[in-house]
This record gives sequence, C-alpha cells and structure tokens, in this order.
Amino acid sequence: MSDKLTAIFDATLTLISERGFHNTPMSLIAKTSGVSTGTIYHYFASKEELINELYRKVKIKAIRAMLAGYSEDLSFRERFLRVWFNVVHYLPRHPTEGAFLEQFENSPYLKPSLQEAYLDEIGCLFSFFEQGIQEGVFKDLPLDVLFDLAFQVAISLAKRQIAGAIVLDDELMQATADACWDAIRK
Amino acid sequence: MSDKLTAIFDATLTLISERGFHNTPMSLIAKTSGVSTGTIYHYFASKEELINELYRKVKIKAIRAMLAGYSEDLSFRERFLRVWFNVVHYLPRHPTEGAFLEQFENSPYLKPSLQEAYLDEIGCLFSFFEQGIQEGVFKDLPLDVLFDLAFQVAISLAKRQIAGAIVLDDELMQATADACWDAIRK
Amino acid sequence: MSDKLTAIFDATLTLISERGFHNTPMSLIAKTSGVSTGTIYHYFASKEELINELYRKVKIKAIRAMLAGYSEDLSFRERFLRVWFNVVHYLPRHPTEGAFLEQFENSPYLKPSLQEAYLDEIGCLFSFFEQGIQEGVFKDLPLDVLFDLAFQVAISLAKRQIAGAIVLDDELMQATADACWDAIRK
Amino acid sequence: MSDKLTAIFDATLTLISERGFHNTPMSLIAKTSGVSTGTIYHYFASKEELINELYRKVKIKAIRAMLAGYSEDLSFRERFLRVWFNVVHYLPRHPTEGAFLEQFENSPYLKPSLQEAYLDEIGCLFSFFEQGIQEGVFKDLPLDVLFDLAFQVAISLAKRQIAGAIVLDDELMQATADACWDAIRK
DNA sequence: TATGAATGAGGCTTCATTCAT
DNA sequence: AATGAATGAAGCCTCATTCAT
Repeated sequence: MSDKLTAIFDATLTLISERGFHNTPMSLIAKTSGVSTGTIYHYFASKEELINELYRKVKIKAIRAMLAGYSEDLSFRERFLRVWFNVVHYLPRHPTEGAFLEQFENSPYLKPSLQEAYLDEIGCLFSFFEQGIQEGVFKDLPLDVLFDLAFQVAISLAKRQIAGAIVLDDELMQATADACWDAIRK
Repeated sequence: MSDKLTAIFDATLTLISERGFHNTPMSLIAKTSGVSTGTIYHYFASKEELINELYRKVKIKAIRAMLAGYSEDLSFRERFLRVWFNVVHYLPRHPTEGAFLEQFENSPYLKPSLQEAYLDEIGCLFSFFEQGIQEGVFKDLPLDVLFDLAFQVAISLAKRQIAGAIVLDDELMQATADACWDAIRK
Repeated sequence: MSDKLTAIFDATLTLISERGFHNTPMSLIAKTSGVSTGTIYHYFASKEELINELYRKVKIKAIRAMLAGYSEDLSFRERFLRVWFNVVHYLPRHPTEGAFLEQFENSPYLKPSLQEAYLDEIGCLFSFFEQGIQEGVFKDLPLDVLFDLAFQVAISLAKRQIAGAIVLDDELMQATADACWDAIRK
Repeated sequence: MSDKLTAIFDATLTLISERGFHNTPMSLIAKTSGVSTGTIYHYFASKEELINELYRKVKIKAIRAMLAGYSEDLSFRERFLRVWFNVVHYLPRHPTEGAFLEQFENSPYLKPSLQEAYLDEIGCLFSFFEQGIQEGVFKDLPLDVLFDLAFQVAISLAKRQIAGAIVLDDELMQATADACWDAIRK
C-alpha cells in the first residue's frame, strides 16, 4: 500500500480517536499525514468514504487479533480462553483503535449494512457456540447471547483498562475468564 | 421547569440520538423545539453546556430506572434480578435515551470528571456486591468486575433489541439472567 | 436626574472607554449599571441615542472644565495659561472621559452636526483669539489655526499622560505652555 | 504580493475608514474585494489579525511619507519644514489612510505593544531633536514634547482639511509652519 | 499523482430590540 | 416605571470539497 495512503489512515485513526469525527477536519488530517487535501481526495471520494474504509481496516484487524491462535483442534475451553485473553490483551495495547471502533459503532454514522460485512470474519465463533450447544457443553441460548455472555465482559474490562480505571493481573484475569465460562457452560 | 427548557431538552435528545452531535445544528434544535436560537443561549452558555446538562439529566434518569424497586430488604438474588430486568426493560423502551448515552459515553466529548459524578447514584450497587462477597454469595472479585459480569450482558442485549437485531421473550430473558447469575455466584 | 439614568450613563462611559463601542453590548451596560435592558430602552430610544446623549454630556462637561476660571477680566496671557493648564490638568484626571471623547470623535460614528453644537460653549475662545489679533498680541492666522497652535499640544500631552508615556512636573508644564505661547504671540 | 491579498487590504482600508470597525463585516470585505470569506481566512487567522496587519502596513507607509526627502545633510530648519509639509500634504491626499489610523489609534483595539514597533521608523526624528537641543537650536524640552510642538498642529490641520473644515493656501501653511518653528526654537 | 489556494454554504454565537408581565 | 425572557437577523469563522497548476 502506498506510503501516502498509510500516512492518511494513520493520521485519521489517531486524530479521530482523540478528537472525534467532528473536530477532525480534513485539513488537519492532511497536515498530520503530511499530504495535501487534494491527495486525500485522490484516494477517497469523500470524508465519509475515508472513515468507512478506515473502519473496515481497523475492524478486520481487530477481529483477526481476537482470533489469533484460534483453532478447531483446541478444546472448547481452550478456544474460549484463547479468544477471551486475546480481547483483554489486544484492546488495551491498541487503545487508539479501540476508541475509534467504539466511537464509530455508537454513532448514527454507522450504516447497519457495514456491521453485517464482518460476519464472515467471526463466523467461526458462531460455529463454535453452535457446536458447543449441540455437544451439551454450552447452555442452549441464542448465539448472540452466548457471545455476549462469553466476551462482553472481556471487552468491558479492556475499556476500563484503557481508561485507566482498573489494573488486571494474571490471576484476576484468569478468575474473570472462569466466571465468564461459568456463564456459558451448561 | 420552564416549558421552553423542556422543549429544548426533548428536541436535543431526539435529534442527537438520531443524527449525532455533529449533524445536529443549534438551528435545527431551535426549530424542532419551537424556540429561537437566542432562547437556547438564554438558558445555556453554549452547545456543549446544553449537551452536558442533557447528559446529566438523562444519565440520572436512567440510573434511577435501573434501581427502581431495589431494596435492601430483598434477597441477593431478588436484588440482582430486579436490576437486571430493569436494564433489559428500560433501555429498549427508551431507545432515544439509550442511543444518546452510548454515543456520549463513547465520544471524546466526555469529560472524565462527569462520569464520577454518578457514583452517588449507583453506590448502593457496590455495597450490594461488597456485602455479597462478605457473605460468601458472590465470587471474590473486584466490584467493577462483578458489576460487569452481572449487568454488562443485560446492557448489550438491550442494545441489540434497540437495533432490532434480536427479540427477547420472557423465558429467554430469565435464562440469560440465570447465566449472569452463574457468572457472579460463588 | 434619576439615579438609574446616572447609573446607565456611568456604566456606559466606563465600559465604552475600556472596551470600545462594539464590544459593549446593551446587556453588559444593563448588568453593570444594575438596571434591566428594558429600563435603558425606557430612557433611550436606541443604543445610538444613548451614546450620543452621553457624548453631549461628557463633551459639555469637558469644555466647561477647560474654561473654568476663564474671565475676560484677565490678560491675554493669563487667559491663555488658564485654559492651557485646565486642559493639561483635567483630561489626565478624567481619563475615562478623555478616552471616550477621543474614540467617539475619531470614529465614523460621529455625525458632523454634533460637533457644531458645541461652538456656543467655546465661542468665547474664538472671541479671545479674534480680539488678540486685533490688538496685535497674536499672529494674524485663522482662528482654528490659532486654536490648534495654542492648545493642541496640551491635548496631546494630556493623552500621553493618560497613556503613562510621560510624567509632567510643574516646571516642564510651564515651559511647554511658554512654547505654545511663542507659537501664537506676534 | 498576491492580487487577492492586495484586494483584501484595499477593501478593508476603504470600508473601515468609511464605516468603522464594527459596521464592517467580513462578508462585506469579501464582497468588496471580490474574494470569498474563506479566502480571507486563508490569509488571516481572524478579523483582528487582518486589521492589525493592515494597520502595520498603513502606519509604516505613512511614517515613510512623513520622512520623504528627509536628510541629515539639510539644516535644522530645512529638515523641520520638510517633515512639516510632508504631514500637511500627505494626510489630506490619503484621507482614507488618515481616517483609518486615527480610528485605530483611538480605539481600545490597539495593543500598546504595537505602537512601540514603529520607533525604529521615526527614530531619526528623535535624533534630530536631540541634536538640535545640544546645538542650542531647540528649547531644552523632552523629545516627546518637542515632537508635539513641532508637528501636532500639522496633523490637526491635516485632519481639518480632510473634514473639509478648512482650506490651506501655501502662504497660510508657511505662516503656520513658522509659528510651529517659533514654538520649538530657542 | 500531487498540490494548496479558493470557495461558499452552513455552523455557533451575539446582541439590539421588543413585549408580556 | 421596571423587568428580563424571548426574538432572529447578522456576525465571525470552519471546513468539505474543487480545480488550475
């Protein structure tokens, strides 16, 4: 990918996570990334398109990080823990991306269609829960609900860490992961 | 409270939840609430102050709704269920307020100081968890973590309902609440 | 004169001399003078009228102060010195009024007609110069010019004092007055 | 200098001298100068900066005009007359600039620091008076005071001419200049 | 490809003035 | 006489976008 494109994405991500969508003019993105506004419009048709493409990139990167090391060869519990810890580790180490995603996903900016596009990426997780239900490992609940029971707390803890409101040591993380496991296991 | 003030708050809440902070000009708030822009500035020093005061109002109202019917006379499980169902019922029935809160709390707009101001309102929940730990009812985890384990899923489900991504019947809600109970109980 | 009227005039004079015409909203005049805006509009038809009437008051007061102790019984030199020192003493002791007058008289705000209205008040000075020319005491120059030669330096020195750019002791003032006398005397 | 910049300065000078600071909106400057408001803000950070920079330009131009033809090779009297007539000629021929300068210098707008910046430009005049005192040509008075005695009347007459209140023929100007010479010479 | 000067609609805010009380 | 809430036109300024170079 062109250096300029990378610079534009990087600047946009940082600026928006720190200042919000509004309050991040294109001129500032241009100055921060070291290109001209004209160049940004060479690569993107509009500010909206730039932000949407950035969201796609960041979202996919985050999803893949959540699934790092995930394999169907592992046991249910191992798979669960793998993803759970990926979440708790990745987000606090990439707070800019986390802030950007949260902001984007909670603003009316988001076109619903966008969200669906990522099902492919996390589809394996839903198979995971489905299979677990069938094998009597997990409670018989809708997959969405199981997903939330399993990982929503991890996400929330990651946000608390980013905000500096909490510090998690290994022992505590393990205990919390176990509590989430209690929530989903039959 | 003055009629005009109410009209301004109502219009701002609706507009911002549907259109976002940016994309909600003061002129539109004025037109929607049926007052002049000048009048808004009679009550609020700036757009920021208007939004911050609205947040305070909405936040406190939401917190109180979460705690409706909560009493220390109830058992731990009853208290847990009371709050859990309050969350799942209140937010989808007040989607505008929910959307506004989510948006506000995930934008760089939020001054950290604001958040702390609401500890008074939810302080009783922390006592609840503290006492539960002492009496051996709950796992021995930090109060923040217990809070998330107990209620974060309820919040997430409420959001999914608002988005129309899920429909929860009573049985399912009860099952999910039980799963959360599994997460926190010793 | 009503207390409120006095308060309005005082506040307007102070505020405008410190902040300028623009940058002195009626609401600020109201707050500073302790009356409501409505009350100001009870006494004055508009902001312009308020300022014009204030100018009249301040201008007449200043002119009279310049002429304090002036009498046709005094010699030409005594009369000259009397006015000259009045100027140098009055303005620095009333810097607010001086600043207001300067500002008003150098802004396009001023309707030329206003200026003429004060000829009555200083008419005696023109008689003074006229008589002085006839008696061969003063140079034969237009009265305007003689006036400037006699007093413009006094005004300028007063402004320098107000600005804090200069400090005049008695001896220096006397020497400067003598220099002005040299300028007009035949 | 860019054409647009010139057009902006020209329009601002004319408009402000005729209408005052307030009463000269940026939109009018834009329309008069044939550029968009956005373009003005491309060159100047604010209205205040535009006006301050205009003042600097006009002030320096005026000072240089006052000193046109001034040379230390000339006699004291020749140097005095040179400057004196420059003042009386320049201002009435550039009434717009004169009105702008007067207005600016008599408004609370002026930051005191600005004034000091021009000492370099007129420094030679102070040397002139200093030298004249040492050689016994001028009265032993502070340089400020000598400056006022020498030129304040010229400035005042120029303003009277601009206002149309007086018409000066050559003979009268010479006589008035002589009167000012009487004021400063020993 | 890349630039950045230029645009102008539109945003936030101010403020002279009015009017019901 | 007095108040001050209410008005809305108008002011300053921003910023997404375009286009000549």
